[in-house]
Amino acid sequence: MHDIRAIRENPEAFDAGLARRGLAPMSAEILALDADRRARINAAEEAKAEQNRASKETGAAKARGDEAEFERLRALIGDSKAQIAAMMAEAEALDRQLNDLLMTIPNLPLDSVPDGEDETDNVEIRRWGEPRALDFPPLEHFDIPGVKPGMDFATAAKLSGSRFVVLSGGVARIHRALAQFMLDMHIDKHGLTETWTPVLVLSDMMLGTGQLPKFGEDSYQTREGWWLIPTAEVTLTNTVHGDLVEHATLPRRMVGHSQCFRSEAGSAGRDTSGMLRQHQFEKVEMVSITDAENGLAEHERMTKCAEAVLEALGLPYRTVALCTGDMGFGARITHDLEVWLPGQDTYREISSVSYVGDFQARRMNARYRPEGGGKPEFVHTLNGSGLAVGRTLIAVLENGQQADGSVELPAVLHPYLGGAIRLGRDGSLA
RNA sequence: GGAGACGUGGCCGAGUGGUCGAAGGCACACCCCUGCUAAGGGUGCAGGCGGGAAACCGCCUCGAGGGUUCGAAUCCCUUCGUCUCCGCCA
Repeated sequence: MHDIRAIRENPEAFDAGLARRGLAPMSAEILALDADRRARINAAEEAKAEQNRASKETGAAKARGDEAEFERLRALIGDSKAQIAAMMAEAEALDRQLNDLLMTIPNLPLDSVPDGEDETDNVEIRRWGEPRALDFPPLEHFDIPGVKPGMDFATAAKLSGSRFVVLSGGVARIHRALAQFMLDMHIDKHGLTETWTPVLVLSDMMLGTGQLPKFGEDSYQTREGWWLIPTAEVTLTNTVHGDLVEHATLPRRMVGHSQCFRSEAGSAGRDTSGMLRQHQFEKVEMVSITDAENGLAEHERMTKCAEAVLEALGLPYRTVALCTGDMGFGARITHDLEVWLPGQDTYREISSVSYVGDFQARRMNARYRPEGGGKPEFVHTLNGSGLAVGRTLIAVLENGQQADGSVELPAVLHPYLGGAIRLGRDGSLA
């Protein structure tokens, strides 16, 4: 959420930021609403202050036994009560209206973010690794002979419909190994704190991280009102929801492995083959809570943490700076990692690392007391995949595929696979 | 699921109708003393919103929502959460 004071102080900058996102100016509408709101608050509060004074006098009259004066004041207050209540209600309604409007406006990009309309305007920052030269036509993951026995979309469709998968045997174990490997790496080498969270959350949490109120149709909600998290960003970030934390506890660096649930509304027909885009998938997610000063540096650090996983697995990738038109709702700057998928002969997103600034913190009311005391300030939040497990599985399978239909597996995974080094053509680990 | 207790400031914890936004302690900030792996003394210190150049003033907030009352942290109702006991259960 945006700071109304910042908009008031510099409406041009606000509108310019929106324009970079391809949005029409909004400051005039916002400031008009804000002015109206403040006028009403003022009027209501003055009336209320008057009533409070009268009430005190009433008490004083009662105390000294002046019944006539007591009754006179009592009647006076009684008369104005409904009117003041109405004024307060009006002021509150406008306050809510402004708040509701602000909740729907996306974060503004940093100056360093490249301008652009869609993913074609994203800017490659760096590239790591060389796609392996193959002397056979590479297959997509679901067509690799060694993968087929352990990746069953038909059975999943029977169980749950489209965009689900049943993994079994060697493939299932590689999938699990990947999640464990990523967690261990972030915990042991990157110093993140392992954090396990619920996958069902209250609406307030979805509002806090920005999935609501605008993107409710992208997620699932239970009859009881809980939401299934589309990413552990929601739970990890909201761990500080409503809190005033000690500055000494920052930065808080968390990593969690969770199921993620997405309705994929609006992506009908896209990536329908294979397990690239599922309603349910696993992700190892990183979240950092920092102070205002260290947020941007943390973004670099987090990006490197994600890159380190791909490098350890020997998967070629490129790091891309998302342009203004391709960034998510809450981000001020986002770096995507795209992994090489030989079966698709292209790089595909496998991680997205975003610096959110205080945008989510305002929604969550999450603050810290600055060093040396003083007024609380909003924390800054960051989130990044480290990595999407299902997509990493795809990448490992496609990049490791051999001419004979087996798959060579990255050395760092061997200890997690009981020493196995390949997925055989028959789908078993060996 | 049944019964009971509780939910107060960054934290702990008093407070049962007005002078309470709230004692005391801890933490924190500044100052003094002292001197070294520590202590003592003093002062300050809830948050949000609105007004004001500022000093400062006002409004709201004692889990949340509603009610009673001239007046509610305090009484009533609803609701959420936590804890304890019982039941059940991975």
